[in-house]
Amino acid sequence: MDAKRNGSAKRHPIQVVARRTGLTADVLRAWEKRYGVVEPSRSDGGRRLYSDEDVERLRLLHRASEAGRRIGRIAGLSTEALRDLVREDERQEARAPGPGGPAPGAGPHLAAAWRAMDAFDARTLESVLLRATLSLGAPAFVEEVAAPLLRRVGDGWARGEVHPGNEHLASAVLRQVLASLVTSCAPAGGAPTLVVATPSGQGHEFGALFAAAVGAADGWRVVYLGADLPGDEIARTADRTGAAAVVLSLVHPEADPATAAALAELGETLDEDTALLAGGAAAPSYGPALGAAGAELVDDLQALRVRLDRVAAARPA
Amino acid sequence: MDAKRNGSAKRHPIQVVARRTGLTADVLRAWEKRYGVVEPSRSDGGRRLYSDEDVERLRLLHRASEAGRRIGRIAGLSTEALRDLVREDERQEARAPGPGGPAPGAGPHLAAAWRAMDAFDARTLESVLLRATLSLGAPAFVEEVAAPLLRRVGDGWARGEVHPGNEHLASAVLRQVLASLVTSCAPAGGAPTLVVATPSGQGHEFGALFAAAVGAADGWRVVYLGADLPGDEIARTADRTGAAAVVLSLVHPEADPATAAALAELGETLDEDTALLAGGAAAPSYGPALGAAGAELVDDLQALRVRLDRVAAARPA
DNA sequence: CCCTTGTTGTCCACCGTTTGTCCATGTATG
DNA sequence: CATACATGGACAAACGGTGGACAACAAGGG
Repeated sequence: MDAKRNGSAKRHPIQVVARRTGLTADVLRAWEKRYGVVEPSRSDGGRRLYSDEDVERLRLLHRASEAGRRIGRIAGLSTEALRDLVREDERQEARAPGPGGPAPGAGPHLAAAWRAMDAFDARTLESVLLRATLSLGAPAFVEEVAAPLLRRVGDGWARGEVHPGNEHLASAVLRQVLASLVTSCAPAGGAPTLVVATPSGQGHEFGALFAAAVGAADGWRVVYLGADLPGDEIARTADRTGAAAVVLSLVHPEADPATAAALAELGETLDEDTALLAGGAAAPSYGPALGAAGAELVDDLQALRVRLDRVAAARPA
Repeated sequence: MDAKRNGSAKRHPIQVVARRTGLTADVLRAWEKRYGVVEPSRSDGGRRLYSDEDVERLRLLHRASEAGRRIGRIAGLSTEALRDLVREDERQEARAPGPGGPAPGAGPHLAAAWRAMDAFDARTLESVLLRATLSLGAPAFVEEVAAPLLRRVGDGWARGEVHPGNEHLASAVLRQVLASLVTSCAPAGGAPTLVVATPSGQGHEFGALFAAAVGAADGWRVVYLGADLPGDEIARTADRTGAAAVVLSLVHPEADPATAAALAELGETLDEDTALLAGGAAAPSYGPALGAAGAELVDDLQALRVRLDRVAAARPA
């Protein structure tokens, strides 16, 4: 255990620290000046540079302050003591009745869906999923209900706990709900177009459906092509629809030659103005092919939304 | 626009790189000159030709810079280090606003709705609102879009900035969207029933609609009665539907005798097992009448949800 | 209970540095 | 010739640092 790290100790500018801690840059400076809460080093032009430890400490201070502690009283505490304090405070708060209750709560929806699936009750499952979309919104539904449900189905199936029948039922209903999400979203006039597909060799469709649902909720006109499409077909569709972006989902076969070929083809035929984004568990295994095609890797749906937002903002009208 | 991606010759002109990275050609040159961020090879005539690796590196630099890093400080990092840095920044940042919360952002929806209202475009307004519900979920939609929209309409109308026609348009469309939210929520079997209404003398309907939408999204079977109902009528409906809770919205006339009478009547005729909740701007002015009727005051929709949740949890099945 | 006092988040003005953008000019490309 | 690009320089906007003011609020004293 070394108290100090070598030159690789990360030093963050104030803006990054502000975003990571949720504090304002103003507050960061005020706390430092008034209570000496941290002592960031300075660089060249006298700008603050915070270490990871500083960020951790500031985060704790923020949480403690939000729990009602006065910053002047806790500023002198050691980081260890702070950690204990925050833990204690949050335990108390969880126990309290909590008028400021959080309560977004995807848990009940997931549990209900799970029960309906076990009971082989397609109608109830569909109604549960529909209510979940209404309650949480499409993006949260996808991330907090659809994806976990699918994962649990997969795990259960691998372990023999879920019968193929149940698995098919859940898949079919989920697919239908996601598709209805995509189509029921009336596209606003002048909305940019997004083409979603899975290239040849990639049979798993759900990643693409997730992306399509999220894109539709964020205001895109979504053209959903489904799974296992040759590259030039995707490119042609993008061309004809004037798509601003193409999203590919790569999940199951890693480093598959057919998929790589489709990617190459897509890269050659796709218009250069069209942004090309790729995600999914298998996406990293196609790194070089994606790079050559001019595609950008997105780690998860959240990152996809950010990227799409930027693409939409970049186009004039 | 006919230019296609050239996968075989791996060198891209500056304009293509600009599009793919989201950076300006000017910025590309500036970064190269000032910080030596990449070293593209040159064509015979001296034009820059970037490789795929250059594009990748520039993308990472762009993302890091958008995360709050100063370009001058990260320009010297290796591409590997950059990748780590970007990944960490984006992960940490997503955590900042809330525990797992992806920072939805109702602003754009509100702005779009405002524009559609100004333009007198009912169709667009409806589509905007529907997309907002899909994107945010019903509860967040009500609190972050519907309520602010209504408030701004009211303010603008009072100040003469909004014409009565626009105001009516917005009200009608919003009412319709909220009503469709309530009805389109398929009630699960065994879901508890919630009766929502406005007692006699209370003409403002939107508070009740908000409550109905939120209740429906949270899994209640909602019976929406609308505005201006005598107390015994509300009680009778609750009785016949076996309602577990009744929600009243009191907004406009404060301390109105007719309303007070309706509340007294309701208190006398309503089953004791049925929870009675009341909210709205005018609710405090009916404090004594509500107390006598056995009603509980809820300050806002969030409090209403918490309270309803408790009622639902209290009943066996 | 009210009133005074200390605390704390926010905002402002002023200044130097960093950084994005723009312009003028010249040159290659088609 | 029109377009796209390179180069160098200029410039403005954004950002960060400092010091200080201010309003909202909580705490403590009478």
